[in-house]
Amino acid sequence: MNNFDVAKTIEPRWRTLPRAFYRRDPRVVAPELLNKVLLRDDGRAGRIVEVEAYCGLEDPAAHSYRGLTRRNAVMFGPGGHLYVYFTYGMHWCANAVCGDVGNGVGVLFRAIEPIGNIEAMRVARGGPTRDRDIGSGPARLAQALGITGALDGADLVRNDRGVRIADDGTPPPADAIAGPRIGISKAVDHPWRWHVPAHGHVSRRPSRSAG
DNA sequence: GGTAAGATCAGC
DNA sequence: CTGATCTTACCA
Repeated sequence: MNNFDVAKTIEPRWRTLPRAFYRRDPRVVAPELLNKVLLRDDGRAGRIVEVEAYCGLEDPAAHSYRGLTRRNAVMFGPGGHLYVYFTYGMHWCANAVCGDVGNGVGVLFRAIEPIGNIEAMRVARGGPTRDRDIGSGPARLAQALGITGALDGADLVRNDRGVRIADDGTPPPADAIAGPRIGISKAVDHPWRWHVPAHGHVSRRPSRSAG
């Protein structure tokens, strides 16, 4: 059985996360998203192994910090939708919007472990790539899953655009690692990044202090 | 209208 | 470590 078959066979049993899951503080939702499955309707699927919380008006590193704009509008909507943004002139990245209308909070997907239709993801990534390079980074996983601005605002609960998040029965790790977020220049000290311990598919190894 | 920075990645 | 590449947001 190849990976595509795995997704086709098991997917129907997976339970799509309900709206209530998202309507909470992103610092609560983020660690609970670990080991959940982010998937497309073509069978492409990845287990979420690394996430970061962004906390709206109280978080200088969040896109929503300075209030509603055209780009971050989806973040200020109700939880359970996908917020997709374009950055560095070439990369798409995706978040699960959390909280309630007006909060502007969400969780950035930083790494997935490919588990379904892996060959389609490899192709989407542009050629021969090691499995660990398919989804180990926010822009990499978005490219692997075919997530672009066309999916900004997609409803992860209703699955209105072929993207959703499901629970396949794997619980979140009891010993998730928390630490500072990556690639930001403000609010760098908040430990709002979580990942599955000792997992080969996280975007970076935990940084050792220089000293 | 001009510009600096950006929730990144691939290749040296 | 650095270049790529362009949108966004902010200032004037």
